Amino acid sequence: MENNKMMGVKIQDYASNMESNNYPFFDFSEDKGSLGSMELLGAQDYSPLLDFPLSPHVSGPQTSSVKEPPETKKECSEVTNNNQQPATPNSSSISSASSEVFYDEQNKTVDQAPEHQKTKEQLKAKKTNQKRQREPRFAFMTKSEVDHLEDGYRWRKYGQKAVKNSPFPRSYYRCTSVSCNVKKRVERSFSDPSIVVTTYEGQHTHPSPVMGRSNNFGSVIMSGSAGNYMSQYYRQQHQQVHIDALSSLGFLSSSSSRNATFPQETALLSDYGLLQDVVSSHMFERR
DNA sequence: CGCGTTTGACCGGCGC
DNA sequence: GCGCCGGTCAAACGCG
Repeated sequence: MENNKMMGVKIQDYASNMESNNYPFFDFSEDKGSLGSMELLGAQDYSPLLDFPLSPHVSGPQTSSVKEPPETKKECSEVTNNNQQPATPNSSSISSASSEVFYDEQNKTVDQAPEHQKTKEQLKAKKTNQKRQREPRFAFMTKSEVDHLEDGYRWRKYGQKAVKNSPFPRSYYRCTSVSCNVKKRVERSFSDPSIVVTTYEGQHTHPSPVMGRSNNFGSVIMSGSAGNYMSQYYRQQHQQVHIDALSSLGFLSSSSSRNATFPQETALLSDYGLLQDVVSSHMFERR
């Protein structure tokens, strides 16, 4: 793995970067015990991210026909071939690392009505009236044995599709909470099956049913999708690590041409809601 | 029985 | 217009 600077990737560049293993992510799977550090495994100096136009679909280079996924079932407890540790959907068993990679700053106009509460006709009518607006999306890569990472929310799977040029399927989940229209997609990296790419869309309108609102970082009402998920995720999976992760991000994006707006760790602890801004703006700042 | 998953069908967007 | 593709629906099914 090369050790270039880590930046974000445009979501449309993501797949192609994955093809060449040039995507940023952290790995602290070697440090499961302390959860105190993470290692940048690979990254590249990616193109600017601030105003990247997120394509409606995450699509990579289309060089071949779709291959049938060899393992398309039970991705919630799937064990990848390069790891023999037992994989369970529980957070305690997850050996993972993550760093968010892209965040859709566009398409801020969101459809607030819960998709799953609409009738077909309503959906149809809506779609005919205007182009479908997407929630802000936020994705990150996780080195994990399990596809569906425990993030404190309850999800219901509503679809699965084979991913073009990848043997691994993509799963579609919706938050089970009523009036919460958050969705997420989970797929495994084609080039590195140990990496799971999770893409969140929308914002939770409720606190985490699992986490509640109290943890080491105090009561949290998330604002902003990225912070919502990332904070939630890190608080649960690596309560200490997220600080290191952000520090690493600061280090990684320490290009001299950028504005240095990375806050102090102490600020992060109190200013929880800015995690997404911290990370996103920080990572996406360079252009 | 309730809830979540599976899976084929369907739909809309998009490129040719 | 047609076909491809990503995303979603919904009935059937599984499980606790």
